[in-house]
Amino acid sequence: MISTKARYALRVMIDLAQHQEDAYIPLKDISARQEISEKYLETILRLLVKGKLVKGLRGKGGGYMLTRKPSDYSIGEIIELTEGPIACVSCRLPDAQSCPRKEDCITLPLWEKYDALVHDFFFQISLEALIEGSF
Amino acid sequence: MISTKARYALRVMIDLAQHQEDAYIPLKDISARQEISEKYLETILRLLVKGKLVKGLRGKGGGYMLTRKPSDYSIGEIIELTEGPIACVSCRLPDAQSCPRKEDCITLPLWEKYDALVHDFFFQISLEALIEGSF
DNA sequence: TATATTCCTATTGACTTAGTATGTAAATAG
DNA sequence: CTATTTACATACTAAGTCAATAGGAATATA
Repeated sequence: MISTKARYALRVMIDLAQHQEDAYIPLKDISARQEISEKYLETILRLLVKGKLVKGLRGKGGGYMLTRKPSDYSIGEIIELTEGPIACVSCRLPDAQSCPRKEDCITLPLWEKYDALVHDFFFQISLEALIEGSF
Repeated sequence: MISTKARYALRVMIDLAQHQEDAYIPLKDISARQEISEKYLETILRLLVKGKLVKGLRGKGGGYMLTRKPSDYSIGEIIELTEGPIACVSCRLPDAQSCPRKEDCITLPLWEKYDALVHDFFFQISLEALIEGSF
């Protein structure tokens, strides 16, 4: 399941995209609009800043701002940044140890195909498309 | 992520399909072939029996047996039986309370489309197809 | 009656998740 | 240069989930 953190992150990105101007947008505003606690949003925005999806500025007049155009973000990267790599089974995670059954595992091709499907779905949709509803 | 329980359940179903004869197959055999502890397999097989995907017989000569032909099982029903309904976000679970943001939630269509994709994928593949590799 | 087998209830330990508390650093305004 | 506003950082907690085990009861066959 997509975690709350990733879902909130998406809403934050949408919020920032929809209030894009020259000014930085303070966390307080996002929190008020999205009805998510400031404290929890902080942890999410820290991830987004660390991953360079948004930039933050401190002090008066500070806040957050997108680093790219909404059309240049994929939904997939936002999800992966906040909750780690998308993989349907543990043996397909990047850091998984090689499975001894790998060679004749009947289910492996199923998981591979599923992962590809999911990956394609999320990485082919842009933040802009999500907002426009054109996907 | 697909849980271990569901993955094991799939392997059990495959094992039963591959050793289909007139006789019941004891858990011990499945455990040995699949290298999964008997105790843990018990809990999984109990679910499968409860869901009528397999039938069990106690006592000497007992064991487990499929109730249908492998072509009459979908992968989706095996997964859903063992780990509950497939839904990518909590607000789309069958017993979820109606979300107040539902009407103008920009992300909802995304989750709906994703759920449909995943559902179709798993429910359109049969156990037989999985074993044959024809999916 | 002895044995093999499934069925049932409860429990454990490790891990993850959502969310909070408390404090530090930096930018601007006056 | 001081106060205020804001982001940044670390640590913690409580609840829940997951994988796995323990110990026994029921049932079928020989």
